[in-house]
Amino acid sequence: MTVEEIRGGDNEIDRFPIGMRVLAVDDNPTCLKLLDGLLRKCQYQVTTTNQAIKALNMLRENRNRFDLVISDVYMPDMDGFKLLELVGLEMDLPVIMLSGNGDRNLVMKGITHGACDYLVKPVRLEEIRNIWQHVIRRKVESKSKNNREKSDQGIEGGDQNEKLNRKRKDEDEEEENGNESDDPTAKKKPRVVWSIDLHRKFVAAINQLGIEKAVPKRILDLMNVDGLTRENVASHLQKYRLYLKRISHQANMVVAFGGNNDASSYMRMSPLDGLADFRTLSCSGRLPNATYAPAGMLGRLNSATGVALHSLTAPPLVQPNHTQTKLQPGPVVSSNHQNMNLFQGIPPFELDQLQYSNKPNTHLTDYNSIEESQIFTGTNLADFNSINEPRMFRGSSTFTDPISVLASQAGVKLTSTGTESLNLLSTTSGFLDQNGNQPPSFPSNLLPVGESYSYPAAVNGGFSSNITTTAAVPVEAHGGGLVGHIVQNVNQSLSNQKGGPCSKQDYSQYSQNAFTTLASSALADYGGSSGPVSHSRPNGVGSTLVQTEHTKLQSGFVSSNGYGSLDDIIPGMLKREQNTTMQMNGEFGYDAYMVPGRVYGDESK
DNA sequence: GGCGTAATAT
DNA sequence: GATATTACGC
Repeated sequence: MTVEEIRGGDNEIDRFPIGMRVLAVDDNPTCLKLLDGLLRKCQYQVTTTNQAIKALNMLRENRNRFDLVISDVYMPDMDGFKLLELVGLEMDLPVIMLSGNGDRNLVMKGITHGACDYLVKPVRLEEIRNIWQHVIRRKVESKSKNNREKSDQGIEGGDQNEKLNRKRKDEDEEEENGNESDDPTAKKKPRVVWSIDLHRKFVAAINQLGIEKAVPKRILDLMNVDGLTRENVASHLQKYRLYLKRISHQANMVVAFGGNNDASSYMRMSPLDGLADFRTLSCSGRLPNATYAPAGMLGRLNSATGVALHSLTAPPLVQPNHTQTKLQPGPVVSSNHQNMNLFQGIPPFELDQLQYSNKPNTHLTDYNSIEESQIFTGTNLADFNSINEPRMFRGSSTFTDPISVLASQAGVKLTSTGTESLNLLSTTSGFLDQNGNQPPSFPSNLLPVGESYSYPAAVNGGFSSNITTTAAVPVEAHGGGLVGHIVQNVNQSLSNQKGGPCSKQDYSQYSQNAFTTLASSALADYGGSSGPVSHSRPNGVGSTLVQTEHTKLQSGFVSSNGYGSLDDIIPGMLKREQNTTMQMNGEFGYDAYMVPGRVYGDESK
């Protein structure tokens, strides 16, 4: 690594870390001032903001503007860990977390969520003096990672396909013993493993193209992955669309039958049976939620979020240099430490719930069979089809987020009485004012690589007052952005396509009210109940987690996951459907919007 | 040829 | 059972 690489050839590199560009984020003006002072003492070039969202916007405006981010953990507008997550996801900047709470578990969570350091207030000058090393370290790691990727070649081989290869090898051996006429098999095209990276590229390509223009060939071109064929992409796209369809459907289901302010109505619901199988949906199976999705809604969505929605087609920030990428055959996980980087798109799990697994990665494309250990080791990570699997994020959602705040504000009881909760509660009004009256503009670069339909950004989409017809305002303000975004995305994607009456129009119909659904359900999750609601679980999973996760609400973390997107958030939401665990937020940060409980009247199945 | 869908193979 | 691949009609 050359010095130029550290700072992109900046002349001041010689004096590094002097002049290192630090973005300091803390809602507490006093703390911020102190921090600013310390940073300046170290001759860093400091930019401060008391709002995480502002920080995020600054970072998104120019990802090269800062070398390092140092952020408080608890902030009213956006949890510091959500910021951490997004930064890690979108710009790969080192982030140092700051907190007055030096509890071991919190520190652990901070680090496992991608923070390169966790400083306990009051921060000492000596600590600040050394933070520059994280910048260097990040650069080095980034570079070595790139080198590894470049050295990996081919569509086959590596740990990802280890099972597959082994199986084939075994088969070959058997065939040698008996059947010899199996050349065709040997030549057979290897199955593509949709690894996380691959899937990210895929979604990034879709984001870049705009989902309505995202056809296999174009996606393939953008992905620029050796060995990948248009057919592969088409297949994946097919699955992806089914996934979009499903999530929008599920969201609407909830809206249709629970989309009102009566939170108790949710509580009466029995658990969803899980899968909304679109493949069995008939054209005539119109969903009774149409009244919640007036024709004008989409228009309002559009007008209210013009900028935001453009992000669907706007070039992703991180996208591509278009360097040639090869399908990754190599092991995805090499060390726990690297997990943080390699799987920044993957929900990190609390250590106490992690089962560090050393088993080799098999396929990286299966959300369906995700388990904690698998997630952390990069096993099975990208399947949209089975997003309802309750085990998917089981036991991983322990963080508070703005929704928690709002839920609290809405009179919902959280089980936690920790200081974090108190802090959150004490700051809600400011948050509401901000979002209710003057929503920040929606960053056009909302959707960078890695499918970052990140919720916090979406929060600011300005949807809030226009969309919701049923949910209480506070939650709307939050849920609207994200889900509206998703909905819009899905709608755009599917309503513009040709094809049979069944095949495409379903999407928009199902997706219209996703936002409302989620928003409402957030309330529902908490309304009138201070404890977990006990639903039966179709899959018998997760009930034991309820208490645990409730207890952990006070932790004040927002999950860090790499995807922070449709792909990430929605699965979490859907999971909650089945889990009926009343978490306010989950591994995917904002997956707590889904109503737990069966949606009655789902006659489409 | 490319797309989307459905059938088929794994 | 779920996924990727393949077939097929548009």
